[in-house]
Amino acid sequence: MPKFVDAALRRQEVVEAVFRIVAADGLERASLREVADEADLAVGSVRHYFASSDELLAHSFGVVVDRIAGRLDAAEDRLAETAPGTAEHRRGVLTLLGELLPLDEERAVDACVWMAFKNAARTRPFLAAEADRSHRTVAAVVGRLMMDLAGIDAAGGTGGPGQQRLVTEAERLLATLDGLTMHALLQPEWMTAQMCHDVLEAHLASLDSRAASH
Amino acid sequence: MPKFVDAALRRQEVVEAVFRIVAADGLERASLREVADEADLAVGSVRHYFASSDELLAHSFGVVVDRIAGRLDAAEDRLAETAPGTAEHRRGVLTLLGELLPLDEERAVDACVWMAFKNAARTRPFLAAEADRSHRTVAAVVGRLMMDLAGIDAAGGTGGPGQQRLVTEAERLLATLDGLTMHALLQPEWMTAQMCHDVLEAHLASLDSRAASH
DNA sequence: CGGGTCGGGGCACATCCGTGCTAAAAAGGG
DNA sequence: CCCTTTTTAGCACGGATGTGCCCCGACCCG
Repeated sequence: MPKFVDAALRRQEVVEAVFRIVAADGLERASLREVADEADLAVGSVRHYFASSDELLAHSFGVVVDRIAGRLDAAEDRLAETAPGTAEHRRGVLTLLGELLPLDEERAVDACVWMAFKNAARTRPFLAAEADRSHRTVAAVVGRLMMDLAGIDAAGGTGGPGQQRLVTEAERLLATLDGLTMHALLQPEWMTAQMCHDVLEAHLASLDSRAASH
Repeated sequence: MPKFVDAALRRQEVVEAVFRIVAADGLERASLREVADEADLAVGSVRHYFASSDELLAHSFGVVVDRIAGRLDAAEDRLAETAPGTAEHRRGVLTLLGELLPLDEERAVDACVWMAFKNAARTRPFLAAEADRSHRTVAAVVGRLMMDLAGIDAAGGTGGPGQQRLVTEAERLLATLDGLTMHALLQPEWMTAQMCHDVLEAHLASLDSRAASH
């Protein structure tokens, strides 16, 4: 039997090289040669772990989705341990949604890579499956959060129209988050971390006051 | 004297070829050869009107920004002729903001090309100037609209904190719009034109109720 | 202590890209 | 009619990319 290395670990190293390149210079520089250089490997070696360029990119997309989903799940678990309506709960909601925003270096890289892949998926069919999974995952988290928040002021399931309103509000929150992420990445001079926080708080406050007046 | 053609018109034809390619297959297919083919020209001919590939792309970016800005200005003018608070005014606001969303074929192409260039500007310095102009233009329109809406319920300038709140709300509206556009382009199955409309109406309603309760 | 298998590297080819440069065609004024 | 200037077209070169294919060193098991 020959020499054995941890294939999963090597793949992860290559994927992280992809992340660094995409975050710094975009997907168009994530070629096999550039990735191999960044990972201190030869092109042939990278191709030993990923059959093709497409598989490397698709797998990288999957990893970043899993990373974000993992952070969201952890924040969701912590949120579930707080009592609704308390200041702690409100802070938990901010933390949960903040996991999607580029508020520190790690989340900035993730958000950047995530955005790049989501946009590329529009024109590259081999990324479409991961893009769908990504969207479904995040939409589910936001949907659960909206139901949670709605449960505070109007416990007991409201009928069809109320359900429709909830879906609309979930999509609105999702759109605001993605737009915020986009602005923070593309116009960092205008959209600072502080502004992200302010906008997010304003949105949550708006949800509260609207629900109260209804 | 030699043969004369309308250079501006030829340039416009080439730019529209760029739009078709970017909308269909993204910026990565907008090479000189592909654009020349799409415009039924030779590469050398395209290069006669645009000194380089960079200039072609930067100019195309500028054209799409101008087109969107023109539609916004027109909608803003029409809005100014309506009385604040009326249903007509509210419809005008929806129309104005709707100019940014991919609600029909023309706006979908514009939004798509616009997004593609904005994202590319993050890593391609020669697009940065247009991206800045684009952002400033749209932010100014949304800012004026927010001041207009704020003037309805709280006429007379409020001081510093009120100004700060207004900026935050403007950024929030802007983020929601861009996120909506993004979702409509990337996940058209979930984010339909109807859903765009519902979310936009919900956001405006939220602005009203929040302002009223303040 | 050999041999077979895997990790890792690299060559070569076809393809695409932007661009410098050259050349033909077109057309209106002298 | 011809000449000048614009328009249009095309060639060729250097560079980058994905991929098929081959090679060699390293290692562990029999």
